[in-house]
Amino acid sequence: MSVGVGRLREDPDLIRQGAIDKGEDPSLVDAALEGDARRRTLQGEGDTLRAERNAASKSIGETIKGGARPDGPEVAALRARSTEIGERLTSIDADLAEVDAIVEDLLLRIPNPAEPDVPVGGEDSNVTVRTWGEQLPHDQPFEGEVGADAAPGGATWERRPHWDVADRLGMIDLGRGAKIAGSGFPVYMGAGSQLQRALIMWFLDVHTRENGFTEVWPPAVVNQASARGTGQIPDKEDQMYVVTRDDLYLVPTAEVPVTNLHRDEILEAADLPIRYAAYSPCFRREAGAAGKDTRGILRVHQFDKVEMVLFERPEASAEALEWMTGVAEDLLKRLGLAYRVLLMATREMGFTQARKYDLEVWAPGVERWLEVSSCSNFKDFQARRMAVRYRPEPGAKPELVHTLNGSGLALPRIVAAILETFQRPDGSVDVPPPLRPYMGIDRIASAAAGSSQ
RNA sequence: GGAGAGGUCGCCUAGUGGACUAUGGCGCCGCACUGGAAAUGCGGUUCGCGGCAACGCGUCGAGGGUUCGAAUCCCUCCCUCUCCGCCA
Repeated sequence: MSVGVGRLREDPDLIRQGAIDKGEDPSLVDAALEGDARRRTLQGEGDTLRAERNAASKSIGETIKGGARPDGPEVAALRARSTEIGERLTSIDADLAEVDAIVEDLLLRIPNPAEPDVPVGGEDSNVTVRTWGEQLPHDQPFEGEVGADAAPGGATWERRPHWDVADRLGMIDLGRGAKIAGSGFPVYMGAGSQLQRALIMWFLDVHTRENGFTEVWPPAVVNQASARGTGQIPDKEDQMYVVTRDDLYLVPTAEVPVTNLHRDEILEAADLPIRYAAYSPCFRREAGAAGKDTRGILRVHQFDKVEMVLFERPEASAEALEWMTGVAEDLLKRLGLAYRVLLMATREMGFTQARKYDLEVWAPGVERWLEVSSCSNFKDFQARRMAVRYRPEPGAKPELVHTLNGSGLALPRIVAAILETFQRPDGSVDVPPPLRPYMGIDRIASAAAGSSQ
């Protein structure tokens, strides 16, 4: 794998401005270019010396074959010449290795510039592209369904937050999760567990049956090369759990193993686009996130997600991002969850993305928008790191592919939105119609035995 | 985890220090022949870096080492296969 300096040399100003827009250090670009110039000089010198040494060594062989004594003066002179070149080469190679390592490190820290029409700025600069569905209020007129929690006087009822609903229905046990693993490792039980399973299966079935995705069930750990390939290293290294004993990383998203499927490969143009849909558990340390949006299952260390990963021809990637975002939106529509689509501003984007849409669902219990999907075009940024190329025509030179990925979808906040959107005054929760065949029930109405504390 | 056998260009394969400038076949691309095709023949066909180019350099799982010179010898690691052990 080689990160490559090509994108810098093509248009350094673009890369520099891209770094500034994302709040990163633009001087890395100049340092990398400077290092690269020195690297090329050294390589030129080294290559020339190597050519001389190759010729000298070859002539030794020919001289001996020609009848000269291997230990004679003629051969000794050639040998000395070759040795001398070798010594100079050793010195140059050492310098080259040093410069290479420096440039490589710099390149890994230069972010992918955003596309020109992406708004520059932070959270306030995000643009709401569209919204769908009704943004239900927290309070709602009581509709006459009488249950244990019926509002007095029948005036209004209040939607409970999802953690309350989940607890009452015995679906999620945070306390026992904390006991057996730690805070942020929820245990799903009874209908909660069934709902997880139903969501995962339905998502995968829609992707594979309706949208042409190939299903992938990847490893839950990856090696360092994979983590580097998709850009988690060095940018998000602190986010990942590390199995130090075996030098493995717990996957923060299926994006990492699935995108790396084609690392160091040359794909045929006829095989593109490649569309993968993969379920995986996702592990995130969320260091420093304590106290913010962490109530219930909104931010946890282990969650479940179905991820979409695309390999596209460069000219098709922009349209593919719109398509993939639409696929994720369609899932939300069919679940009946109100959502909005945001075009993320430069500083809200990750290190690796050129364009990113976030999908947020409305959670009426807590009256907040919750991010459930992030759909991004990486263009050739990941492909360059991973050396994923394709042949535009048979026999043509390989070119970098474009990679994209998007959640389709992440589970915890979908569960939260379902529990808050479809809860009823009597405390039960309607199962969204697409999930009913998978759950075998239309409504979640009571706690499973032994699940309350 | 232990013992053994392996890893060469998309696939198969030859290669045990200098003629390796890495064989040969399959596949693929081009050309010829054909009404068109098949068959056949001829040529091409790893990938990367540097260079306007000619060309040069690197690349035989990865990284070190020995040597004037390494696909070839040595060391470490990774992976695959077989047998044993363990095991959902």
